[in-house]
Amino acid sequence: MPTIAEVAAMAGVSPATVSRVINGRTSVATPTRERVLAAIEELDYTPNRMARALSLGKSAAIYVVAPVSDNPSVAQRLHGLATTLNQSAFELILHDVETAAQTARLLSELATPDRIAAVILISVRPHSDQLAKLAAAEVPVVFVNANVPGVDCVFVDNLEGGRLAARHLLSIGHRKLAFVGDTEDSDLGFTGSRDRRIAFEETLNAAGVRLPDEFIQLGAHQADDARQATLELLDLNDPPTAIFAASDGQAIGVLEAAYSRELDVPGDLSVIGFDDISSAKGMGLTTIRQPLEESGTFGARLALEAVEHKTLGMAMELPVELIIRRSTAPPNPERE
Amino acid sequence: MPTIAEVAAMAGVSPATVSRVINGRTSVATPTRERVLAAIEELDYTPNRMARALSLGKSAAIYVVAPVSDNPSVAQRLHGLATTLNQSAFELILHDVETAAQTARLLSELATPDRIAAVILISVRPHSDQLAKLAAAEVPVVFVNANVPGVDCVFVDNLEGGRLAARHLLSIGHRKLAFVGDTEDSDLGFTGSRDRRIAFEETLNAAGVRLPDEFIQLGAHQADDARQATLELLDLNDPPTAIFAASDGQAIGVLEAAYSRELDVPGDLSVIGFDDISSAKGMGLTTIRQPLEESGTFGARLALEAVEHKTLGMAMELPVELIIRRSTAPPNPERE
DNA sequence: TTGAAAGCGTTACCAC
DNA sequence: GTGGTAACGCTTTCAA
Repeated sequence: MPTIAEVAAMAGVSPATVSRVINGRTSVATPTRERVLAAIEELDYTPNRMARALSLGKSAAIYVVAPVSDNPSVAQRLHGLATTLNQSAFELILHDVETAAQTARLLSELATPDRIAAVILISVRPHSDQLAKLAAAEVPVVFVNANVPGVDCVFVDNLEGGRLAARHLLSIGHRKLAFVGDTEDSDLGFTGSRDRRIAFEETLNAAGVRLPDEFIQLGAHQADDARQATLELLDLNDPPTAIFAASDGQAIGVLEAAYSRELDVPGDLSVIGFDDISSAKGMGLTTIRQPLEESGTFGARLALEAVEHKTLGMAMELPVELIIRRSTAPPNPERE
Repeated sequence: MPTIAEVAAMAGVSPATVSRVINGRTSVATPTRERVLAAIEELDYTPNRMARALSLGKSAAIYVVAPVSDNPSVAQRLHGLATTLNQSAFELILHDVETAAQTARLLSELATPDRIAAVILISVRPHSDQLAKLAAAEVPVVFVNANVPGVDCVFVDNLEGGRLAARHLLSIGHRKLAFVGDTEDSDLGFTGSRDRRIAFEETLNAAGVRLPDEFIQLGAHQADDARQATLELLDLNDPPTAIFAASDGQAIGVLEAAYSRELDVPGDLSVIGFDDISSAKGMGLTTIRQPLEESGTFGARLALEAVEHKTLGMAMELPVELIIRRSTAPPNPERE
């Protein structure tokens, strides 16, 4: 692999000059520049990023922390992120996390700008003391799918999403509604599930409908726990006629459970999810859509902005929208 | 951020000695080692990876190339990969590709061991001249979901998968079967779809069933094109009673199309997919399962092996399995 | 067992 | 405009 010195030798200039034409910082005489460019072309030279980072004291890598498997929606966000970052001069270093503790350990290790330009957290919200460490190191942090005041983030109004779900179900006549979501400690600090439930419940209450404790089922692992939770709901003496799942990943588990009990959806049970992951269409799942891929795109842009222009604290709210498909319908009179 | 020099100063030794204790290469006297360790602890020192890579002439980053959005299955493979790599000393640099041309350009740029330790390609199969370049640079390459002779790879027997699908459909009585898959040029060089179709067709033929040309629909974009393709199939004078989709992502499109025509699945149309992505359960999709997450795990292990022990050319075949759910059933007599 | 010093490929400061 | 050179943080001979 050719180095800057070889290019310099070939062009008959000093390495410093080659560096200048590469980075276009100071002015270089046109004929000189052309000779250098020719040499670069000839040798098929590409600057070594490590050496560059070392010399500059700045990395050109953006660290992305995400629970990749946790939820299909994360992959879509990641796609938006990766597509944008791949077009930039920055590399995307991916770290897949499963627990909040993992995230904590991880963040404390990489909190230095000479190793990493920025960190983007997808659907993860670490405790504020870890954030403080990153802030102290002046590493820009951006959250995708979390609203943290004073920090760059892109998020949706989960409360509004919860309301939309409640109103839809209420409007088609349901009065026995249940919620299946994340446990507070399983969710990597991510508060979306909780917010959705709160707004859901408030909207029900405002309509004079109660959300009894036994109709609130929280679990850690998306589809699997949701299936289990749903089975418990269905086994109640007076089971719900509709279920709001905090994510489409969980809605998948709800559907599985319903089908395993040979229930018809939406005949016997209406199901509404949250996210509108790509497979939601094929499942015919009614859901609250949020722009998934875009959230990644914007997250990447915010990070790039922050790295290049030191702009910080931008908050970006994306819209939520009710998408009605085949999994919700008025309740079966027999089951009311 | 502390450097090796500061640790050395604190421990009252030379940087060389600190380096030795970090890397455990040469012997260091126990008391010395302990002083160094204490200093490292005290200063909360972590070696700078860039500097290390530069000095060593070897990178500790593994490049992963994958069409993240293309297919939900890719995300699951990526998860296995990331989990394994994150536990190793290697960083995972993610590059999301959408076209074969992108992949080609990319690969030619990173073909040097001082910048990247290995490259793992998920569901992508570049032309052999690009591989040659990587091979020449002695960068280990591993394929996940592609079978390339002489190169590390983990794959499944797509032919067997195609056979399983055909036999299942045949065994429950279908005689009018269609195939929805990838176009040859859209598929990033990935030959899975083609292989599945070939074996599917051969198995049908062996049973005396023809797969007419108009029953073979190929498209580029997973669910969207598959939906369109299915609509065309359904509009035929004598439409198929069962569809084999080359991937679950495409099966989602097939289901959508069927529902949009108000057809009952499996009453009016049986659908079988390939992959068993996590949402397949919720969709009740009959499918040919392949170990997705494991493919990533093994891919990562092969890469690590190759980097550390120079072992090359390992081929790893994972099993396929028919998973019967609710989307397939004997054909409706009226439609036969 | 340990230290001094050169070198990895780049950038940036200071002269010319 | 351009070249020389120190510096970035680490590893690794070569001596001691």
